[in-house]
Amino acid sequence: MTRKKIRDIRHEEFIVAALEATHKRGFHAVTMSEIAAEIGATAASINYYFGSKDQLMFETMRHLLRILGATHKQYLDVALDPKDRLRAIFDAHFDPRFFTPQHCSFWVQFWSAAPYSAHLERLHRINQSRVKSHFRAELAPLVPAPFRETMRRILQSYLDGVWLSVAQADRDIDPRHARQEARALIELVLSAEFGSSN
Amino acid sequence: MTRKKIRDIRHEEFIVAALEATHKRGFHAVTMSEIAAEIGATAASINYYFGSKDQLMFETMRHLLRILGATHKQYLDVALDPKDRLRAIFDAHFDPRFFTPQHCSFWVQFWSAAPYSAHLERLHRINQSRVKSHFRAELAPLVPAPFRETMRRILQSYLDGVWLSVAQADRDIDPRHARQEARALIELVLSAEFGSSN
DNA sequence: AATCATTTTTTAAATGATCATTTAATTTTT
DNA sequence: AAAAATTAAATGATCATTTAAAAAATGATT
Repeated sequence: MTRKKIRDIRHEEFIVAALEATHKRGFHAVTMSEIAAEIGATAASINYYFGSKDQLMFETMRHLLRILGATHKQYLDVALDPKDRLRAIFDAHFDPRFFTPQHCSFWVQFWSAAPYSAHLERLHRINQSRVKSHFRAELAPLVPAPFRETMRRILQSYLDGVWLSVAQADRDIDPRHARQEARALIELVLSAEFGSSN
Repeated sequence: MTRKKIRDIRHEEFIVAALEATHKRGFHAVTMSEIAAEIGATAASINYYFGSKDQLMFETMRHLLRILGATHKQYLDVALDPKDRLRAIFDAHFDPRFFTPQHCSFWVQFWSAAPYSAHLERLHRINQSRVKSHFRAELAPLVPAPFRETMRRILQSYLDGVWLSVAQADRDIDPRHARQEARALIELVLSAEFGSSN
């Protein structure tokens, strides 16, 4: 029934291995052998399945983007009102699956490597504009147009900044706490008096 | 009078060259030759003056930390009240000298490389706790203790997130605009009703 | 000013290490 | 037996760093 082809199994295994090895050694420093060793394989087999190291890193990043998008959808599906929908963006980013030093550090290294690789940059742009347009859509019913972009940038920069700090943490960080703080910021943003400019 | 020793001149030149070449090619990808070529010199001379590539990168980062600290002090000196002092942190980080893709991308790459180098990590920790304690000190007269750490983390994450976005911008970004938005966020944070929990 | 020895600065070329990738052969699965 | 998966070893390229020599600056002595 659910018989998976070896090809698919290896794909998954190597992506997990890439995440783990990259977190240990760093995006650029990590070698093919180190990644392969994570699952008791050989550098050559990575090329057999992925063609190159760059391609493996690319696929790994794409995998993270996919599950982030899927997680976001799950939270959106149970959102009851506009505020819930706005929270869903943070809830997805702060899901226990992502909110680990391992994932966040891969993400930060991706951010820093993206400008120097056409492939990675494309992925990055796609994700950035996806998140941007979600923020815009969810803020639309909550914040008057003249203030919306400022509030969006505040929220989005905050979001990135939190991941950055998790990437540099040595200990695991509590996702619930991160969500609480995100909610505090959302309340702040929505309670702003938009009547007069500051 | 102001006769500088060649050693000091080269130090400065190579640090500027490292910033420029790193921005062009990336922290890890950039080679000694590329850095040296920025000022028409040779890779070997970098080792003559700095000892190694790592050391050059370290010194370059230390240089950025120094001028950031000095700039912050300048703004503090003209601050009139607690709110001004809080703004000074953002004004320093958003000073035209730092608020360029070139500088911010070097920072982001430093952030992402720090966990994998004992030297860089030490620098990074020193700076992080410097900024953290400044935020704490400036928030003390403005925000009641129970909310202070949350507000600090919000502001600090925002700060990092903004630099991250500048690092990825292709065009230059207006520092005045960044300061305006930072002020909007500060107003938001200070206008929060701390009487009851949200 | 001019010479020359000494020190400082710079470089070209050599060295050596590290890796991603390729190849050709072997093992495992179908 | 054929195809797929895996590997050990070879290849080739890239670099940081070292070395030894050359070039430039310095400064003391005529």
